[in-house]
Amino acid sequence: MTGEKGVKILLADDEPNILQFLELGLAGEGYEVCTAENGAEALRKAEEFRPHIVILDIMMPEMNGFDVCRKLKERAENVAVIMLSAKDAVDDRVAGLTLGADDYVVKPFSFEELLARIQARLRNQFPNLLGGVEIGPFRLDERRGEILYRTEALALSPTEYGLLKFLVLNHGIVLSKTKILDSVWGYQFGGEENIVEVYIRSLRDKLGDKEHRLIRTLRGAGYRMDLS
Amino acid sequence: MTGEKGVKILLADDEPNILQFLELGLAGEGYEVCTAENGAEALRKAEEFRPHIVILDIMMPEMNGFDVCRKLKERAENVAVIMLSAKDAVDDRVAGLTLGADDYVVKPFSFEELLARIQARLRNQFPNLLGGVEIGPFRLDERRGEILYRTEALALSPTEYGLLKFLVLNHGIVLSKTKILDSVWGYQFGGEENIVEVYIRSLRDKLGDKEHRLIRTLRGAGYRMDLS
DNA sequence: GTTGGTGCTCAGGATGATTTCAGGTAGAAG
DNA sequence: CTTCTACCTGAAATCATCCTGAGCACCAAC
Repeated sequence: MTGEKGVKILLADDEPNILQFLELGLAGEGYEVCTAENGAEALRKAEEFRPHIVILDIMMPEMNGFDVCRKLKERAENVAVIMLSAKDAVDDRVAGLTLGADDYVVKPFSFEELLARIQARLRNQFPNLLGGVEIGPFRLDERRGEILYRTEALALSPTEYGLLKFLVLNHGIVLSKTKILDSVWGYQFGGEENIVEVYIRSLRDKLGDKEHRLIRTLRGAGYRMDLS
Repeated sequence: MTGEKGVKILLADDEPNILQFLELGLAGEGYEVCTAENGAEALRKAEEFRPHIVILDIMMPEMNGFDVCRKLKERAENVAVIMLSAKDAVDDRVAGLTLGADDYVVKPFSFEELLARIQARLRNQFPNLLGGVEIGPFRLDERRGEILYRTEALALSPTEYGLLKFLVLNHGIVLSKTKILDSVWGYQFGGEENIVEVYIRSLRDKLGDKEHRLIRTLRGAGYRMDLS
């Protein structure tokens, strides 16, 4: 599941098999999907569905993918178009047709590849639809593998990353060292609890939390992240 | 067939043989070609044809290639000029004449060489006319099987190509070595993960990414391609 | 055959992460 | 104030990961 809530994709292909396959796959990834079986229908549905991404087969009845693409682009709305071109089509013709699209995928393609292309398009044209959860002054971005603190990315080791993520997700809650060890290091960890103190210190350093106001020590009980 | 639809080339040469030879050749490559038999005609035709590339013989009646080039450049339109110079011309004179041109080819030349020069010009001055998809400073062209980095084509082995394509398409995302192996080498690959490190290194070399800022190492997590 | 390019492995060194430790500090209880 | 204890801290020691240069096997082109 890499798809994001709120991303709308319009699929247009005249082959019902492919259409259904892609629809199920993309919906399963969390995208909001709408389908059309020819170019004219695609245009009509795009009107009210307002998709972020349109995936167009080139060879379609009524209106081919290229014309649909051009019409979509004329509307000057921000929409990304990905073309599906058949491998056996004459090369130069396909080359001409795909001009104007934002990306194209040559059939046959793997579903993974289409997903990657969609992601790439989203990142280029709709960056705000992607990326992370905001919690107080933090932003957890699992996809990028980084945590921002006040818009700045923290340079964290894997353990630091895991610990900070755990603290932020459980902010306002007292977390005993035992609990932290179990959750971040795993219950099979054999070492001393002091390791938690060491890593808490490291985080406080990197967060500039000199007064221990962000990560509070509750003597005898554990630690608590306070996002005021 | 390497030419792209939509690229317009104006040919000017006073020798009908050469003119026809080049016209047929370039048209066969998919370019839109227009011809002129002297300098004045070339200028006139350029006016309405609006070529992307002008190929000028230097020695022509009415107006020589150098003057045509200067006039074309004065129009402040984006146009690439490639000069054709005769072999028997004195070298430094050729050098002087070709000043102002974007490139020149010495007669006799192979058609392949001219094609290569045209491609190079397109890459430099009209990158969007080339096929493929632009992602950050990269341009993926699957049809041609090449990846450009800042307008320059990279010389990549098949595996390097696959890896770079995967990284670029998934830029901004942490990619573990396992994930990379599965996607680029295939899940049935039996070897060591070190192979990923080796190929990452090779890519970093070819990209001039000495500081590892483009392809970032996230210790313990994987790699991430960072554009912008 | 020879050459050159590619894919992969290996071993060492470099770099960074993790853990331990020993001493210092500061709340809490009496 | 004293004492006890939990926590903090800096550095050292250990450990893991990653980088790198070299080398081998394979295949295709010449």
